[in-house]
Amino acid sequence: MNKPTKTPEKTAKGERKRATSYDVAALAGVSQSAVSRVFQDGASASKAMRERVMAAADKLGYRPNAIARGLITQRSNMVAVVISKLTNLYYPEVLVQLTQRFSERGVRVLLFALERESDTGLVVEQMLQYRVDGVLTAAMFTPEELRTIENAHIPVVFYNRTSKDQLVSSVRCDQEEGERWLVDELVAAGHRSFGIVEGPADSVVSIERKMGALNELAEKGITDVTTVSGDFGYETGRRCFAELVQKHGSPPDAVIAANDVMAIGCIDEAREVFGLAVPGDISIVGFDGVGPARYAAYDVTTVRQPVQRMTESAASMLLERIENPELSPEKRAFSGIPVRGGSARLPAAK
Amino acid sequence: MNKPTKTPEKTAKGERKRATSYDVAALAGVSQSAVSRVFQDGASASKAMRERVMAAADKLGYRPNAIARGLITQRSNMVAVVISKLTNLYYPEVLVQLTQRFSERGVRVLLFALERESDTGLVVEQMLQYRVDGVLTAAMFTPEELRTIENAHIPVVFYNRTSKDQLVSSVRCDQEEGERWLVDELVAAGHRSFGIVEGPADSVVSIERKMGALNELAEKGITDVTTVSGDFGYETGRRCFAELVQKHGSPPDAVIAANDVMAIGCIDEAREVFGLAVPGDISIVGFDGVGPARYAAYDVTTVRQPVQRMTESAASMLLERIENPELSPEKRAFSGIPVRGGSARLPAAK
DNA sequence: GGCAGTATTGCATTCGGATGCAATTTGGAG
DNA sequence: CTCCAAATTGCATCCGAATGCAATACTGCC
Repeated sequence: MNKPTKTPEKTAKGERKRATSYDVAALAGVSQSAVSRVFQDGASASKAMRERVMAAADKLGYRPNAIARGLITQRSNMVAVVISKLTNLYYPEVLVQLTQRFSERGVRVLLFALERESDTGLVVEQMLQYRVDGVLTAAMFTPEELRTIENAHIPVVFYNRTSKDQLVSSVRCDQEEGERWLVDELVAAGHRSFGIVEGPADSVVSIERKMGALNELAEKGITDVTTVSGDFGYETGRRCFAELVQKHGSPPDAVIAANDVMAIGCIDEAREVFGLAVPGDISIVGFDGVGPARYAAYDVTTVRQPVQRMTESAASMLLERIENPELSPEKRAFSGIPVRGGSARLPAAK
Repeated sequence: MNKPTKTPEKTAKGERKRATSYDVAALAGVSQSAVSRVFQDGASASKAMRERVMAAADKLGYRPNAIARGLITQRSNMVAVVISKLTNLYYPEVLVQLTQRFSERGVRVLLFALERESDTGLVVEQMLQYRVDGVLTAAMFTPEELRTIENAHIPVVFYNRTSKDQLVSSVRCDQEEGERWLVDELVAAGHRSFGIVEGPADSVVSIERKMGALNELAEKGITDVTTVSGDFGYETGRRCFAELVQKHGSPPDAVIAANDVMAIGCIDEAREVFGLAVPGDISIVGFDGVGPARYAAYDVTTVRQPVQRMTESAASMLLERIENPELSPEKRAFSGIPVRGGSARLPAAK
């Protein structure tokens, strides 16, 4: 039996329990349902009721318990956002923007950060236990994990990755297209030998970028291509450049790094250790368009991801699918924005 | 009346509801409490029981509902992490590390991102509604907000900010100490006129850094100090440098920027626009020790925050207080790590 | 003033799992 | 083979808010 007439009880230690809707109801002399209704949007409650309840509520410092509400409504109003820890300066921005988009729409973000893109297992378990309403992920799930999530009828939106053989929604920047542009420009400016610095093997983004570049190079009939791999970080960018020169026998005409940070590493290594002028002796390009790429000392030629539009789009897509689960998957690809920086010799822009 | 004997029901559309502990119990032919116990750590259940339940559980794809559990245990196993959106490259790292620390200990992170450090109001309301077990914040709360949180008996740990007149726990890097070191070194190397580039007015960190520098300069008897203010971003770093030169009439001997990113902005502006050699003509220092500060083109003299230890410490501190609410507040201050980069003329290290 | 129609309000139940207590089983010692 | 303590298991109840339905209170209109 409930004891709704008791005022918020105090334990022996004098600390009071958080007020519940029953406490408020008792103080206001109304029913618990009335309190519940006052704290909802479209519920019917008279003005008088509203006032009495609100008065009692702030006297007690009452606020609805989102946990209890979630239990009965079957909606947690939380989405899982999954990121991986990359040394990538680009994700933080994405994360903050996403969180703000969701907040604006009354949805909370439960954050999961992976050490590597490949350890998704535990995370899936947790997401499901917390009954998140949706998942926005910047890491790839295995087909099995994906199936598990879908069995639970939780909509998923992939950020900057997608799956050709699976019906999933995704928002991405067209990595291949971006790389093709970079390659075209470099080739048009007369570069003939290329170095490619790829990212971690488990990064889908890195793979797409590499393939984009390689395919376009092949189509242009360029075969002098050397590849080395790093981890998206500055230090490996430097190491990779040295490795590249060694592997190729001499510095190539141009280096295509899988992201801006590694491109910056390459530029530093080229200048400091090899005494090369950038872009005089060698052209170096990146991808992402992160903050440091704009620093005057580097001014990296790159492809900028339209982060604002992408996050906006990803958040809406997920929220739409939460509202309407029948909605079929949709893949949106945004073109990157070419940035003709000073780190590469390019043909004059038309 | 419950209907524990029904198998997971299907709606007309054929989609099944998520399995509950009752479903599992029914399938395994045991009681719901038994299922509950099998999915707990220290609960007593025989081996036979465990097996039967587990078998039924995976057949149904059952996983405990953390929301329901939270309701009865009065523990959400979630903490709120509050960050503000600064153009500061340093926070992302902090965020990822914190999230990992908490995850390791079975605690989920509910993320709140503020547009500016000062709009904390809404966020407090949300945290309380979700009944988070603790709050870790890299933004300042008003005394009233703080009181609200404490009335709810939710432990709070401040990250890189604290309050002298309030009993709160905090983990911080000693900003003042760091600035004093920077000033001492610069003065020892003969710099006599200073420019200070501070951050946003609502950033506690910025204020502490500025005061640290000003106090030490005053103690050293240096009065030629010009101050301008930015927003922690690269662009304003550049603008601030120009402004500084204009305000001072000529470039000062040294510039102390409130963070590395602005220091980098200053370096670029000094070199590109004013044709100054860094550190030949002018010394420029920052704070934080973020990634780009290490880039060869800048090699910023700075004070690095021991992020790893700080996040580790902050997470433990909060978790301890969640376990044991009686624990009194504690303030931990970590010394920054001096980084003698090439962006400033310094006395030879002893 | 009376009545139909609408807006409020309360009642009782529900969401899914945890837990104190009592009943039952198991294990071990003698 | 007994008997007692310890380990298992089930029962009943609780956590806090939402909601369908029925009861009641207003509203406007004639």
